[in-house]
Amino acid sequence: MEKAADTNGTGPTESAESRQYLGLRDGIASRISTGDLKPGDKLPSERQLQGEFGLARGTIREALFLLEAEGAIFRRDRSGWYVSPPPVVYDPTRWEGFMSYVEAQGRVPTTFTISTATIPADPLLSDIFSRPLGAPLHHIRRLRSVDGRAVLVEKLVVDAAITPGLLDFDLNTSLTAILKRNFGITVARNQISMQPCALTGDEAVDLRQKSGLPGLALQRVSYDGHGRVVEYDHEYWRHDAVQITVDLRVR
Amino acid sequence: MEKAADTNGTGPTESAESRQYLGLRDGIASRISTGDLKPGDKLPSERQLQGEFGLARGTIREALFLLEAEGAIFRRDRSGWYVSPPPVVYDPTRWEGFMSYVEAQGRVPTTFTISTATIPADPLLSDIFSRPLGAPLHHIRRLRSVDGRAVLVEKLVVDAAITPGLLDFDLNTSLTAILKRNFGITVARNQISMQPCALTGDEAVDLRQKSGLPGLALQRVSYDGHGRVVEYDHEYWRHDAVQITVDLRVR
DNA sequence: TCGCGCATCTGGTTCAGACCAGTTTACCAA
DNA sequence: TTGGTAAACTGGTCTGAACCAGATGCGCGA
Repeated sequence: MEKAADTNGTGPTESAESRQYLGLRDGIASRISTGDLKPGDKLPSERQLQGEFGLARGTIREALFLLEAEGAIFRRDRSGWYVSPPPVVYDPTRWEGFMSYVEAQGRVPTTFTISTATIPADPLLSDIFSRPLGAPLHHIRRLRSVDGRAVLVEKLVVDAAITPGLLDFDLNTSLTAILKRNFGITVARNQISMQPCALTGDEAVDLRQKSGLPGLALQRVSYDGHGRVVEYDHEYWRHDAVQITVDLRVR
Repeated sequence: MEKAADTNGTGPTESAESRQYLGLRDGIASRISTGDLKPGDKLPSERQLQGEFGLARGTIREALFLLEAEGAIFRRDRSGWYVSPPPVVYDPTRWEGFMSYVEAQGRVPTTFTISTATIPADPLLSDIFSRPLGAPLHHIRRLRSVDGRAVLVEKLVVDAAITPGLLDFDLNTSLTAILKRNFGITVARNQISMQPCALTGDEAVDLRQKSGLPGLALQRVSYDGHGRVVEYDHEYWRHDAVQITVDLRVR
């Protein structure tokens, strides 16, 4: 148990880690960077690592949590730890829809509609859409995956008055396309807000994440050419699944 | 130690938490939302909470980590846990500089210049700036705080050829203003990229965070009216300190 | 009054063991 | 071959104990 008895001779720049979990983190990270472990590969189980490195399971998990926070690995509940695939690049200004930009990056996108409903506008939504209280709004909840891995949950709200029968369409495809093709609605401006967050409750459940893991929350209000709100969108991304890139003019 | 023996009569929607740390999380969260604990207040120490709730310290810490991930509380190393102040709203398209937009939100911004240097361009920077390998570039590392709390570390790179003597100015003020006033340089376009990340190494040290805590990494390439790169910027934000908001036209 | 130093407090790290609850696998029966 | 079930496996939760190191505060000495 002689913790500090590792008479290390390694220099200060090398992995003479004072904390054991940092050393283990570096060990696994290098195995990933050398290609010894490839995206999608399963790591040895925590108990195997325990025997391999002679550390307590808590210390092993500390290292795994760190790698997870860095986006290097992810977990599937009670199945194991896996090496993360590279993130998807997402440019909110070039919004051609999830399906097309994921495909453009050589990945396989999937959409699953969790639920749909038409609900009277509450005060908040009434305000956002500039519609009377109780006006009908379509609510859509979808789960989107890349290469079979759930990466984001989105909650969409669309004004039912200008999109009658929207919920009868196949919502597992691009909503942008449906709005354009069937209702002649085009988005001209977006108001986007985002924050790093913790994924909890329903979002964590749908993404099959343990509650509390980091994520990225993004809200978008989409306007058409007349300045009318056509869509209000909440997205919850796995933190390791996305890289946001924006090209913009300064005002 | 009868774990599940908490003969709770609370309904399923209430805090009949199956996991103890979730119950504790809710307890502290509600103390914050009711105003019992206000931004800046110090929480009881982990060992005090231990006695108060009769849980192991590890379980207490699990709850604190969750609240931290949610941005509700933060820690000052070996000092204690504190209630987080509200985040700063940051619009990269309305870039008048850190100082002015933080002030506009009624907060007190501070800047501390950690280091400056003029360094020959490496291949990466040479490419970004379209300047020959080895061309002199000013490097500036600054720590920026809101209400006395460090919220971001930035690493700036500026082309030394068009900003001679830049490092002699007081860099604890707005760099945007210095570039404009003294060198006639204005930013016309930004290329911004950002990802949720884990704060590690120097960034964690400067922000007085434990390595591995979540953050937001943001890279910006700024162009002037002629499409010339004038500034390359890396920012590392505390995840709970910032809310990014962007208003943009779709292309 | 000022400043240094030590005792104390606080979070940081690590250990070892235990049981729980989904996942996965292997095997047996139909 | 197929279907189902039980065993084994894996991460999730929790306990309790110990020691480390930086932060803080109090008191003593100059």
